[in-house]
Amino acid sequence: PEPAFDGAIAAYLLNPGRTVYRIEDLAREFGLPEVPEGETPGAVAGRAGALLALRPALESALREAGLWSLFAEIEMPLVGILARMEATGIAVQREALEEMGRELEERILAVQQEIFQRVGYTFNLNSPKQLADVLFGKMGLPVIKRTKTGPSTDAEVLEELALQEPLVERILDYRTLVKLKGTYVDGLAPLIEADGRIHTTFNQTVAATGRLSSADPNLQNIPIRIEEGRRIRKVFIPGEPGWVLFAADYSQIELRVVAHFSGDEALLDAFRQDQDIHTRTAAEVFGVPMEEVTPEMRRRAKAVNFGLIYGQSDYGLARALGIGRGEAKEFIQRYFDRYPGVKAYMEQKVQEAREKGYVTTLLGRRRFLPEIHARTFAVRQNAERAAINTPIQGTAADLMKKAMVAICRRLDASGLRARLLLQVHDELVFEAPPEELPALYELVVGEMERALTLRVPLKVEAKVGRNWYEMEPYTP
DNA sequence: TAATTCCGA
DNA sequence: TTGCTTCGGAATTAG
Ligand SMILES: [Mg+2]
Repeated sequence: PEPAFDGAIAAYLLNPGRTVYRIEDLAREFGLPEVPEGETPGAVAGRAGALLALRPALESALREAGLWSLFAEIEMPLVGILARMEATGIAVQREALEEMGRELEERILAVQQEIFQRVGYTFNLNSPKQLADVLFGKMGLPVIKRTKTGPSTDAEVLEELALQEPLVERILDYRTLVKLKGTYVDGLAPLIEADGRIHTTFNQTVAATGRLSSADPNLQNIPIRIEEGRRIRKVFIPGEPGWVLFAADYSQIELRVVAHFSGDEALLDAFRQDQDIHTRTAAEVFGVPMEEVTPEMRRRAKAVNFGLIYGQSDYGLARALGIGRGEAKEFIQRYFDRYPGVKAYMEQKVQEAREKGYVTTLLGRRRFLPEIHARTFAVRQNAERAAINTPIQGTAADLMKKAMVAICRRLDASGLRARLLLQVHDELVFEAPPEELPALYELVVGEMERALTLRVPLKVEAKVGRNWYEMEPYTP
């Protein structure tokens, strides 16, 4: 059952940066008579009536802003899809999760012991302030950077300190273990419902760029980069005997969007040839054939590629790569020499934000950036980066949402039993009977790759596994 | 509630 | 001159 009109979704599209969605506030904004607050029957009925009155106002505003088709053809159909994903949930092996919790607890106690022993007394290791007192007071280590309130003890700082004080390595271990246990074991366990599954909430009106977000629990930030954390994924399993998990994710979606928007010849060429984009960038920037690109050259090129998506400055790149500002400036210079279309794109987006007050995505989603005119340098720069990043991140969101609607429509009509469980920005996760995999692959990968036609091909990679940890590449 | 820290795309 | 990478959610401390 698909709702036809959701006032919150409409208000979100008209201004995705808004934080208030109360009918009282919307009514005021759209010039309706004052609406009662409170929970008396009269007040509740008054708000229901106001919502009805808001509908034509919101619809007109959407049409005038060119947002109607995005609303009616993507966001509204998505409401029901997300509702079903939430209701379906994802199965979790409670026993395995609890076992991981016990192991982590043991290791945490051991590491904590070791740290207290070396320091000579106990303290609250979870308190950055107390930790700072130990590191920079008692142990006399150098302060690397400061927060608003005192010396920073974040991972970047600790990694530097670890070079001269081995104990700091244990503190980093402690942080990792506590994070895993607290957020991903103790955090998830109580959210397993009676059906053995975890049912997240997908927010459709939170992210200013058009992305979804996931909360209670957030299933879009389950660890993957570090092996220890990645093991958490073992507890996420198919919910039916013999079934498997199937995942499909866009490859380099944001850089492909940059290629499309900028029309930059070198970037277009790289994706049309399906080259490794970071290796190609390294070859361009360092002036060597792709075969001669070293891992270090590729690493730097990758940092430049990601930095560009975020509108990073030479200052920021220098810091990210641990090189001098001059050298970073040279990198960026050489990058823009090789990708002049990209530079033009970035300048154009900032200019557009200044002139119109907002930037847009491929499907017309808009984000207002009033701070583009701020007098304060840092505030204005932040808005300029958002002007560069939002069309990129938001267009990727457009693509994924459009694909989800198409996929679910076809899946419903297909008679397949496979179920969509999660969306993780550029990835969709399903559970399915293994015999459906060939059909599911064609359906999902096909719809994702053809969601929109860009000036470069869209590439989707599929994986299958008996849990979310053991995902292996899949081709039918 | 603010601040710090850290997990993901 | 300035400042230093986007978008999120969650746990914890401290007031
Ligand atoms: Mg990917």
